[in-house]
Amino acid sequence: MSKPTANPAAPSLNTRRQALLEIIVSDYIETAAPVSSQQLARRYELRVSPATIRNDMAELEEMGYISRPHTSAGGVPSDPGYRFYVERARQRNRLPRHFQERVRDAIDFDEADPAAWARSAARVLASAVHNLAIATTVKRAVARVKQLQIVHLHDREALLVVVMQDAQLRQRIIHLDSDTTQDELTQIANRLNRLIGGMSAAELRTLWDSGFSGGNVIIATLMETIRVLSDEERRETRERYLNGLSHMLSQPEFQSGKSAHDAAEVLDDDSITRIFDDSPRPAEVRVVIGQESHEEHLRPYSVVYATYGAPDGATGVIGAMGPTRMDYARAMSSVRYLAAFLSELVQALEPSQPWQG
Amino acid sequence: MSKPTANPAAPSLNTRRQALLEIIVSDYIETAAPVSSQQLARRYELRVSPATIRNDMAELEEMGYISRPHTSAGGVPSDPGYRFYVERARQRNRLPRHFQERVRDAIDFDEADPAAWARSAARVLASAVHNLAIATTVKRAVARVKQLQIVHLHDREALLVVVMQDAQLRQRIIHLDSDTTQDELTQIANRLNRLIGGMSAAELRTLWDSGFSGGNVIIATLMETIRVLSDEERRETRERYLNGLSHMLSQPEFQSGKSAHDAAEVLDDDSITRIFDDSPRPAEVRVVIGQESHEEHLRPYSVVYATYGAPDGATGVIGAMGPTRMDYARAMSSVRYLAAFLSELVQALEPSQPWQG
DNA sequence: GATTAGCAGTCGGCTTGCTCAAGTGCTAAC
DNA sequence: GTTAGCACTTGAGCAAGCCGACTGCTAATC
Repeated sequence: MSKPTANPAAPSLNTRRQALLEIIVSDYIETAAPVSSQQLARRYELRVSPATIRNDMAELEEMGYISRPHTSAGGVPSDPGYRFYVERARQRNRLPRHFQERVRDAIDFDEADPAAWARSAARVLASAVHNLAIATTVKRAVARVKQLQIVHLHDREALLVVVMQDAQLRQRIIHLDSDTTQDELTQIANRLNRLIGGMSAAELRTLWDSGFSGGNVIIATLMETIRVLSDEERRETRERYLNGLSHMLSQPEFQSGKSAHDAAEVLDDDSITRIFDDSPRPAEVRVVIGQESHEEHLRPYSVVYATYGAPDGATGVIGAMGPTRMDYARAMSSVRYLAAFLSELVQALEPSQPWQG
Repeated sequence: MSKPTANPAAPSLNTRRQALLEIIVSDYIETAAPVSSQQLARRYELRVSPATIRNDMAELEEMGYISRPHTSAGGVPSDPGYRFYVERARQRNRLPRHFQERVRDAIDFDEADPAAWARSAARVLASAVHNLAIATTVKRAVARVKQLQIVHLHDREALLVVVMQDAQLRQRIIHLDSDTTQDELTQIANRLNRLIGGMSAAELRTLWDSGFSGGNVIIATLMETIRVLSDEERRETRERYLNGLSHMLSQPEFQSGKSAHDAAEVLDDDSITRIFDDSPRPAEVRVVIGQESHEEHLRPYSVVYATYGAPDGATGVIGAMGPTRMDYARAMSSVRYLAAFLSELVQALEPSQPWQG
């Protein structure tokens, strides 16, 4: 091929065929019907006849970008075709109308509740992309204790509340070995606060191994519990919030063929969360298209997602899921915007230094 | 009718027809296929011929307990038929095998996190009834503050954490009007703790109206924020956890006819939570069958639910949702057991007296 | 060599007509 | 009140046939 092609994903496509492929994908995304050469010639100013388009489409099929439901049918993008489209659309910004206002209306910073933010973000995203949206709460690679509090419940039970550096709360019941008053518990908490503030689970373990508790049973119990609570490795995955399943199910693929049951299984199963675990670096919007996914259950779908949060700090993931025929341009823009928006909120909760008393 | 009938819901049914109706409903629940007179005669020891059964079924249809999909088809229970069955089945205990062990394995008291309990409970219930399960967190009619904590974040922002009497946590960012150290914040928190511990939102308002803050801006801000956080009226409804949508969608009604999209709409919409708002008194298992529901979207489904929690204390709701042809006996038993189990956990978090320092 | 017109051929979707099995309603007998 | 027997209804399943949409191919044209 004499002309060098801009996109490495489409090494041997001349410019016209690249343009054609893009049109085919975007038309199919819009109409959900196999696109035929005649329609293409009619609806777009291609300056070539349907016959030429047919020749080009034969070539695109040969190269795996599109496929046909049956011999005498129009073209339908295959996963590589969508991939081509996605890489081309990365630069473009296609935020839905009034999306920014809707985001600002839905998400309230002062709530100070990352879970509530995630919930609202999922709702806004779902209605923007007309598909399922998922947002997780934030979680940091290395969690540090900020402050702890012990609340006496009754008899020999107390509630340990640990505030982590990213303003996350964790709690657990502790059983006391002797009757202890709230005042005593408060004193213990104050002492421990001075000592372990800013520590990670690993550092707590080191302290623990140095025989620090000195035989005091309550302190020993507390230390162990705090260590467990702050140990990210042991914690279950981030909490996830879903919204917009009905939007997704109203997509035409679910009227004919695609099984809603399989989609529901993706939710009951934890496929999406596992996809999210391999989170991209901030500001990157990742797109997993159909068969590209490592998750069996997710193969019939595409996921567009991004990490939000503070660099080297607490991060969460927000994304949209739908049939492979989804509006990638819109989804990528919306996810990018929301991730940036949530990042701002989360960063405002971060301490300005690693630790400050 | 000479013989008085036990059940007021079936005033003019003789004993044999009551028994027949019960068999029809339970057979249909099991097989999901219209039940015919022959099959009834064959599979159950009825000691009457199919012709007699047909006559009885004609009567049952006349009275609205069953209906027929078409002229020459077997009988299908209608909502009043299910209602009859449910009232008869109330007494019976039909816990799924090993259900109690599964519950105990799934729900960890020491987690001390009512949200985690609700999540696990929903999962267990869903797999037991093969349908969708919903559990909400607890919420009390009158919330009382137990203890508060103020954590300095950075510059002029701090995180206010309020522990409520039922061990629920609430949080909000507060903006300080001047640079304040963590020590100062801790002192303020300690002072306020002594003062407002055990107070409800209403009592806080009274205190506030008495001009208590004395012009101190931080205290004024805190008081107002605490009041908002503890005011149940303003809080959004209980948080809900769902599980088992795929179980529900694998029920035969969704293979043919029933729309998965409508079911998903029930989730995105908040119909179930609204049903739950009218919660039964503890220990009562409520069953809403199809058209009985006030919620438009819920009409094609049935919901079995119960309140759990402490009497006059924090309460939540747990329930199962499925097509009207659901295994009511099993669902009622499972819900009853889970509600009792969760109640124990929640009550263990309750203070033994209205307030204890 | 690329593009185009024309045309035969293919295929899915839809309708029609048919049969079959299941199950009822009715009537008359017990 | 119960039962046997029989005519009748209905949906499901299947095959045939038609229609429209669209392609692939060939030969002519730019």
